[in-house]
Amino acid sequence: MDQIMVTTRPHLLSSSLLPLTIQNLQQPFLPSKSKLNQTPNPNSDPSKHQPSITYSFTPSLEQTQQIHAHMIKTQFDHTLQIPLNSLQTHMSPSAQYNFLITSYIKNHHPKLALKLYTQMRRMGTQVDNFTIPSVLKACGQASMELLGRETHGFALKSGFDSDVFVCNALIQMYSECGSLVLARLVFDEMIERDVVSWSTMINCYVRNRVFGEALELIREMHCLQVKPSEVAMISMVSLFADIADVKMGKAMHAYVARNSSNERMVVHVTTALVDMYVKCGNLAYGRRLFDGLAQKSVVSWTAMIAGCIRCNEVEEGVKLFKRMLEERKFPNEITMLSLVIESGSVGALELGKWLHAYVLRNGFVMSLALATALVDMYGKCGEAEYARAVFDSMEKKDVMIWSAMISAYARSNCTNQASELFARMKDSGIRPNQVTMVSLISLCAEVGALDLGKWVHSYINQQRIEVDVILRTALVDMYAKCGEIDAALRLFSEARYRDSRMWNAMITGFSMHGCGKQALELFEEMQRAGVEPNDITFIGLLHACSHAGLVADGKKVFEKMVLDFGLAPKVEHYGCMVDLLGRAGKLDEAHELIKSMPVEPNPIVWGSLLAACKIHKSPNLAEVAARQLLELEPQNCGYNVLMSNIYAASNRWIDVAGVRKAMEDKGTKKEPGLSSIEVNGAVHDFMMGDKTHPQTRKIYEMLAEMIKKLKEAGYTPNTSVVLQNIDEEEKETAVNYHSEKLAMAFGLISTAAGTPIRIVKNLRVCDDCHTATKLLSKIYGRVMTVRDRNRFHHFIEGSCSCGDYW
DNA sequence: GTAGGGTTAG
Repeated sequence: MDQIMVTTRPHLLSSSLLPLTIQNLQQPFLPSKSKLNQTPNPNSDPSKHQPSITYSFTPSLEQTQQIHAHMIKTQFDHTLQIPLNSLQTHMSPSAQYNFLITSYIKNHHPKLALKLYTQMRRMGTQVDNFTIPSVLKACGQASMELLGRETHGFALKSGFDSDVFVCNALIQMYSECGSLVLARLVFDEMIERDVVSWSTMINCYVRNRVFGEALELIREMHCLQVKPSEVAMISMVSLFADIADVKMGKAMHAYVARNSSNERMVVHVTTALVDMYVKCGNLAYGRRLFDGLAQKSVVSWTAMIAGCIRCNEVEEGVKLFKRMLEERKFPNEITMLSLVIESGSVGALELGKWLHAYVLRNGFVMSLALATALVDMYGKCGEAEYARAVFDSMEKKDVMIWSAMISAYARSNCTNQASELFARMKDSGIRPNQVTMVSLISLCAEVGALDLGKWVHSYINQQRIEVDVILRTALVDMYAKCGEIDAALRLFSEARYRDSRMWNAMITGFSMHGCGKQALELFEEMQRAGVEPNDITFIGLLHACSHAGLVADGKKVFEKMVLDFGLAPKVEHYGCMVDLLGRAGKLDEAHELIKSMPVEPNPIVWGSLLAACKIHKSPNLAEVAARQLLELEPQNCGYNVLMSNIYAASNRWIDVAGVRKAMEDKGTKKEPGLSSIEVNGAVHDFMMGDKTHPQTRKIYEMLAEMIKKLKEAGYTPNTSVVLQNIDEEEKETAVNYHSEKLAMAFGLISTAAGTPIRIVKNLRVCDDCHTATKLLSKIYGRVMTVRDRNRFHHFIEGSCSCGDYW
C-alpha cells in the first residue's frame, strides 16, 4: 500500500493553522515507529509545538473517498473527526484540501486531485504554497501541461515562486510533460536551489534521454560542491538501469563509491547498482556487489534473482530464491511480480508455473498486476490456455489484463480467439489503447489476416486511437506481410518520426516482396535521415539482395555492415550470404564462406547451402551439407527429404533408399505443413489431408475438379516431394492433399469469382504446389498470393513473381 | 532500491 506523508512545514504553523492531532492511532493508519516518537501530546499547546512534524498514513483510495465524503459533510470545518480508526484532527480547510489532493495523487488519481483543486479555488479556500506542489505533481502525472502552466502563473502572481518546494515541483511537472526547456528555465531562475532541485533537473534530462546535459549538470553540481543525497543517487542509478545504459551506470557507480557515506543507505544504493548491472546484462558484476552486501533486504534479493532469470540463469535464480527463504527473508508481491515477469521474458514455463503455485499456496492476494504478469508469462511461454485460466479467475478486469490476454492469443496465432476477446472487451466498456491494437495488428501480420487487419486499422482511426511509432511500425509490418506493400509504404511515408525499427519493417517488407532495389534505396534514405541501422536492418537487406538475385549488391552491403557500421556479422548474416551466393550458383564460394566464418554455422547456414545444391544439382556438396545438418538436427527429416530429392534427380536410387532406411530407423518427424486462408475476417487453418473443416465435403469436391482441370492443362503431379515409401498412386494422393491445395480449394468455393486469393503457409512452397498454383491462377482467372516461410509469391496468369527462384 | 500489457528478425 502506498504511503501518504502528511508533512507540516514550519511556515504553515501560524496561529490560525492548528497542527495535526492524532489519538488512538490504529492500523492501517499506523505511522512508522520513528514517526510515533514525534507524535505530539494532544493536550499540549500547539503554539509551543516543535516546528516540523511528519506523519505517515496509508489511506487507500476507498479510505480517501470516505474521508473526502466526511469532509464534505462537515463542510471542511476546522474541527475534523475522521470516522476511520478514531483518527481525529484539527485542520484548516486549506489543509484538508491539501490532504485530499495528496491522497488522490498517491493513489494515482491525479484527475480527482485536480478536480478538488479547481473546487478549492472556486470556493475561495486559500491556496497556499503547500497546495501548489501537489497540484503540479498531479499535472505532471496526468501530463496536463496547460493546467501546469496556469498553476505556474498563479504561483508567480502569488509570490510562491521563491519557495524552493514550488520550484522543484515546477521542474518535475515540466519534466513529466516533456518540456525540457521550461524545466531548465525554472531551474536557472531559482534564487536558491537545494539538492532536490539538482537531482530533479538531472532526472529530467535522463528521462528525456539527454545524457550529455545530465552528465554536465552532475559535474556542475560537483563543482559547486552540492552533494546529491543518497536518494538522488539511487534514482539516477535506477534510471540508467531502466534504459540499460551500462556506461552511465558505471559512471554513477564510481560517483556513488566516492560520494556515498551514509551507512544506513548502503543496502539501498547497492541494490540499485545490482539492479542496474543485471539490467545492463552484466550479471557477474551485479552478483559480486550482491554477495558483498552484509545486510540483504527483500528488495536486494528480488533484484538479484530477477536478474538471474532475465539472464537465463534460471537454476541459479531458483537456488537463490531458496537461499533467501532460508535466510528468513520472505518475498513480497513485487518480488513475485518481478520473478514472474522475468520467467516470461526467457520462456521459463516450469519456473513460471512454480511461482504461480507459490503465489497461490502462500496466500498472496491475486492483484490485477500479478494476474496480468501471470497471463503475460503464460502467453510468452506459448500457453494461451493457462493464461486464459488466470484471466478468467479475475472478477475485475482492466485494459491491461485484456491486452495481455489478447497478446497471449496473438503469440499463439489464435486469431479467432483474439478477435472474439476483443469484441468482448469493447462490449464491457473497456476502451482499448495502443498496446491492445499493436497486439491485434501484429497478430494479423503474423497470420496474414488482411481483412481483419484493415478492419482493426479503421477501428483505430474511428476511435481516434493515437498512432504512435510502435503502432505505426506494426501497421507497416502488417500491410507488408499481408501482401499490400503499397499500403505499407504509404503509412511509412506519412510518418512524422521514424525509428530504426520502422525503417527495418519497411526494408524487410520490400525484401519479402522481392523488391531488392527498393530495399537498397530505402537503406540509402535511412542513412541520409541519420538513423543508425542495426543487425536486423542488414538481415533485411541481405535477404532482399538474395531474393532479387543481387549478388554484387549483397556483397557490398555485407562489407558495409562490417567496415562502415562496425557491426560484427552474426550467424544469421552468414546464413543470408550463403543463401545469396548459393542461389546465384556460386556453390563453392558459399562453401568457402561457411568454412571461413568465425562463428559456428547453424542449421540455417547449412540448410541454405543444401537448398542451393538442390537448385543447381550438386549432389556431392549436398551430401557434405546434409551430413552436417543431420549431426546438428538428427530429428529433422526435412533435410532427408531434400537429400532424397537430390539423389533422385541424379538417378542415385541406392542412395535414395539409404536415406529412407535411415529415416525409418530413426523414426524422424517432419514439421507438419500448415496453410491458412482468411475469409470474411475469420482465419481457416488446413493441415495435409485435413478433414476437420465443416465444409470438408465441398472442399474435396472442388479439389477433385481442380486436379481434373490441372491435368487437362498438361500438369503431372511432381511426386518426388513425397518421401514415404508408398506406391506412386498413393504419392499422388498425398501431393494432391497438401495443405496449400486444400486452402486453395476452400478459397475458390468461398470467395467471389475474380477476387484475389491469399494463402499463408508455415513452410516453403513445395515444387508441386508451386507448379499447380501457377496453372490454377490461369485456369480460374484469379490472382493468387502465397506467403511462405521466406517470401511472397504472386501468381498471375500462369506465372509467379519469384521467377521460380525461391 | 525491486513494480502488470506493445513494433522490426528468428
